[in-house]
Amino acid sequence: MSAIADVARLAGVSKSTASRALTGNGYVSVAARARVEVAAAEMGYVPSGIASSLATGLTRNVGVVIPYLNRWFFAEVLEGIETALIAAAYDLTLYRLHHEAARRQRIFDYFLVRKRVDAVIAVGISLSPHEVRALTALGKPIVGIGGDVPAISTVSIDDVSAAKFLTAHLVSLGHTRIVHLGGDQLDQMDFAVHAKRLAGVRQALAAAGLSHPGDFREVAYSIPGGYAGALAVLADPSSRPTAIVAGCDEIAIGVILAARQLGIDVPTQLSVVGIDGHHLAELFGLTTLEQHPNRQGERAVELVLERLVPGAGAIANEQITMPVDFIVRRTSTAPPHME
Amino acid sequence: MSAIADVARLAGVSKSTASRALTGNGYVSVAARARVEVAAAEMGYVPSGIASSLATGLTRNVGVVIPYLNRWFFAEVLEGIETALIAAAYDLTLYRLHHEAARRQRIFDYFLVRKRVDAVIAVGISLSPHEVRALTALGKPIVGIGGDVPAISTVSIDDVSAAKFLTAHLVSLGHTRIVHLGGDQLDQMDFAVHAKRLAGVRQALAAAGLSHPGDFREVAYSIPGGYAGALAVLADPSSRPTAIVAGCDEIAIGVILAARQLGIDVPTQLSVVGIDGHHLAELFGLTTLEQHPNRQGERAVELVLERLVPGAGAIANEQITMPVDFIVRRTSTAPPHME
DNA sequence: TCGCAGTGGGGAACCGGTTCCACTCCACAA
DNA sequence: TTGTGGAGTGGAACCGGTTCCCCACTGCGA
Repeated sequence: MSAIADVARLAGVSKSTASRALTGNGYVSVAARARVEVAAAEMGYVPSGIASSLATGLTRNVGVVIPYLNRWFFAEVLEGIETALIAAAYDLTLYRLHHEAARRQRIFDYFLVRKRVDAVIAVGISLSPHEVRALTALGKPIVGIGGDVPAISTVSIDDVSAAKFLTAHLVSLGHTRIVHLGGDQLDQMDFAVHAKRLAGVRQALAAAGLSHPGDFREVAYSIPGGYAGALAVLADPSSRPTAIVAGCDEIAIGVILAARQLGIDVPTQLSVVGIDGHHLAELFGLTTLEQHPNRQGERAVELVLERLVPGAGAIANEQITMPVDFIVRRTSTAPPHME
Repeated sequence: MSAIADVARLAGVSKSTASRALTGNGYVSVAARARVEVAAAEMGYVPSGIASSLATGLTRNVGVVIPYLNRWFFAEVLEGIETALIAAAYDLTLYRLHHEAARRQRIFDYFLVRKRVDAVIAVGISLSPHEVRALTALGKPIVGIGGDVPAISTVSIDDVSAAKFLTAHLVSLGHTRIVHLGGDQLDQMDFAVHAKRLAGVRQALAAAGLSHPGDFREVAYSIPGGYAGALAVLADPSSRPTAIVAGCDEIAIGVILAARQLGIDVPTQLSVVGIDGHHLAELFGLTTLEQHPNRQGERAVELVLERLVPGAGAIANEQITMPVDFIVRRTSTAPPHME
């Protein structure tokens, strides 16, 4: 209700001086500033963000486009983004991207364009060239998380290397029959992460001369997905692998549960490694590569904010690769002796 | 860049007519409307939500205050809220409430008040009277999810009845030594949900004449929490309960894992029931009470939107109790015969 | 023929801030 | 003494829509 004009009147100054006193821009005498501050406090004055946005063209609001809220990686990333934005006094407007093309289109054409956000962070989404153009045409910073796209700035881990490293770890332990349980190769979410991880596994296998058919099985990216996939892969004792590289920790946990179910001991009869650093990894003693999604979210916010500081013209796009931590626990060891 | 004034010029009408044509308010001839629409399409005109908000006083934006993003219940609720808001063409601004008092205060005093939102949905938060006053003073609808607070509208399940029902289920199967593994009784998050569930368990035990010391153990609200708690509770075979009522499905799953670890068969030696309807419940064959958090989120949005329609003056607060579904799976059965 | 209601549309005020511009002091240097 | 420049301030324009108010025109009933 009470506008800055009321504050100005109470303080006995003009609107302009009141604004300058409260924002800190421009010259104001200490006396005038004090009077304005007292008046504002007295009236419980709260500036209208909307009006301020209209006048300055800055919304102090960042749009986050994300496909899932209830998956570990995405929830962690979102938490990191939120923490970093709040610390910088920015709001976060959430847009969940649906698979359905029409609703997806709507997010881009309707919501994001309406000048309600200063920048956009896209999490785990392969943006189409059309979508990238639509966003860059707005002149707003846009940062992707989960993969690298040349046209925009991105934050991600090196998925190929990660999978390669884990596979090499198993190879170095002596495993020769290694199977990868990973996600849908055609999934357009996720910057083709699934395909990259498979490629990493295959590179490591090829380097060790261990390439073989049946080195990959597609499963749902979840504990039940890993469970179901492992039941199938481990069913036949004669052809059973001695180690499994899971596409993510949840798949790995599903594998461990399935192995228990089948009476296969982990790790003496089966080694399992994952990628993520999921909260449950420790409980299951899972060897994994931690990727700290919340740090990725925070880093993405840094990139955005750098590009939002007034003076700094256009900053070139950056493709940032985040470090990972290899945590060896109890699920990976040497394979059993040949029977 | 292109404002409505440009559209009006191109269409050869005044700003007012262009606005009327595009918003549908007021009289516009079909010819004028058509010309405006063509001009807008041609210029790729997108209205500035900010300017529109300033003029109308409506932001088409709802603030959601939530303490966790990476917990199942909260992620599900958020997904339901998001879906319902997008469908109604509303934006969703996310505020994560930190435990830390200062940051919590900041959310309320700084972010929520700045006229950026039309309404607030608070998920799993016991609002202090001061906070409720601060919000209602804004004259904005405010709806809580996860508990009932007389001063505001709320959506929740009946936690006391839920816990009572599950306990009675175990009693009816013949169990006499039942233990509840639940959350921190003093947790101010969550509308004292933990305390309500314990109360429900105790009511059922008392009704069956089965009250006994050691009927409750506090654990972290997670799979590792349930695991650790169960290891302790199940350690001594002589005093071991025959059934456990878990405060949530994740605790229940932790209990199942701990039982397996200890060589205790579920359900022949130990029955376990949960509350939630977690994604993993099916994989573990868990008997549970599904509470459909996404529906709670959607319902909360309905309450908010009802209170936001222009004509409808003040609508009285409502305390809505959502139905739950009892799903009997494989983890609950009769207790073993006395040895 | 006059009056009135209903359409249609333009001008201007308005939402609540920010900022440009012009102007006044006043100190200090030339 | 005049000039210069920076501090400090108020008035007014502006951001980009929406909406109030008023006027014009048409058609219809009295």
